[in-house]
Amino acid sequence: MTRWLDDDEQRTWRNFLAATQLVQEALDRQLQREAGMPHTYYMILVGLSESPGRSMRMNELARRTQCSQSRLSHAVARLEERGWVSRSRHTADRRGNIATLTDAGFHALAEAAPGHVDEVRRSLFDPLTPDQVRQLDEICTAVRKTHES
Amino acid sequence: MTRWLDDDEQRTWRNFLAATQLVQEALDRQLQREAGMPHTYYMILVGLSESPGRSMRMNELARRTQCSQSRLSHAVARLEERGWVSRSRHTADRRGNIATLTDAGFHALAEAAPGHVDEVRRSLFDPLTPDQVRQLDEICTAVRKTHES
DNA sequence: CGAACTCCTTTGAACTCTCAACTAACAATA
DNA sequence: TATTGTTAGTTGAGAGTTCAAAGGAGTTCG
Repeated sequence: MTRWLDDDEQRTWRNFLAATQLVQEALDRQLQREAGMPHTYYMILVGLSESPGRSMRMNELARRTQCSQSRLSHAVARLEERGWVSRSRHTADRRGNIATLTDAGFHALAEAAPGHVDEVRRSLFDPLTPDQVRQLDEICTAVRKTHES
Repeated sequence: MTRWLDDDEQRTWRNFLAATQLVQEALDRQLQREAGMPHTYYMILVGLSESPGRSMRMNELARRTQCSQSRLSHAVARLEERGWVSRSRHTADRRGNIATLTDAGFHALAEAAPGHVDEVRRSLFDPLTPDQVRQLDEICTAVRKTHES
């Protein structure tokens, strides 16, 4: 038997959808407008930039950026076309592909970062009190936990 | 000058992205799998079903479901192909188009609803305490407020 | 009235995402 | 070594989204 949402839950749910969508869209729009890339690409570049050697296996990169293998594969193909990422075979396990951030890619990321961070603040942190930020963190942690199994 | 995110903010931000994405994906997957429609379509059907006469102007429908006019237009075109929605011209203001939920559309929505609500509970409400649900509601309200201007 | 402006909606192109199918490489087993 | 199974990654097709452009309808104001 389905337990329907009561009025409060209904409201919260729609509030949640609206708010998260607003944030996502604001982010995507800002990056697209000022850096010419979607948020997915940005996260991929960030992932690589934080890895030793600015390189990572596709596998691991997909996990970190939590996008599907397929999505990552398509995205990295595009990033390669732009000269922001290069791919090479893993020597030991030859199934593996390794993505590496190029200098041009690093530069593009550095260019994009300030505007992006500003937008993150405007969209999410500025509207919230420090307490709320803490609460949000815990809420998201709890949600993630149940999803990971 | 860009004020960068400190470690806590960084963590919260990534937590937020991960959690919201998980919820969105779980939702979309469930609806696609069990009802053969993306979440956007579901929201459109819900919007219409709650309106008097099961009808609404495209304009208003876009606002309620917070999707762009273009997106809505494309989506309603598809929904019309499936026979779930029909379109007609507004008589007074002939710029306006009115979307109406058909019986078949209402039926499809009724079929989809229970599984969807179950997924909403599993994805978002079950992991949270009642306090956290309240907090989340307030957080989302605050975020929405700054975005609406 | 007519010009200019705004509003409502659709359209097409370019792009991204998802899903399922597929190749290739490693691993385990007999 | 052959068989089967698992893991890594790519690919193509189909579907949804975005953006900019366009068209038709109302509105304003000289």
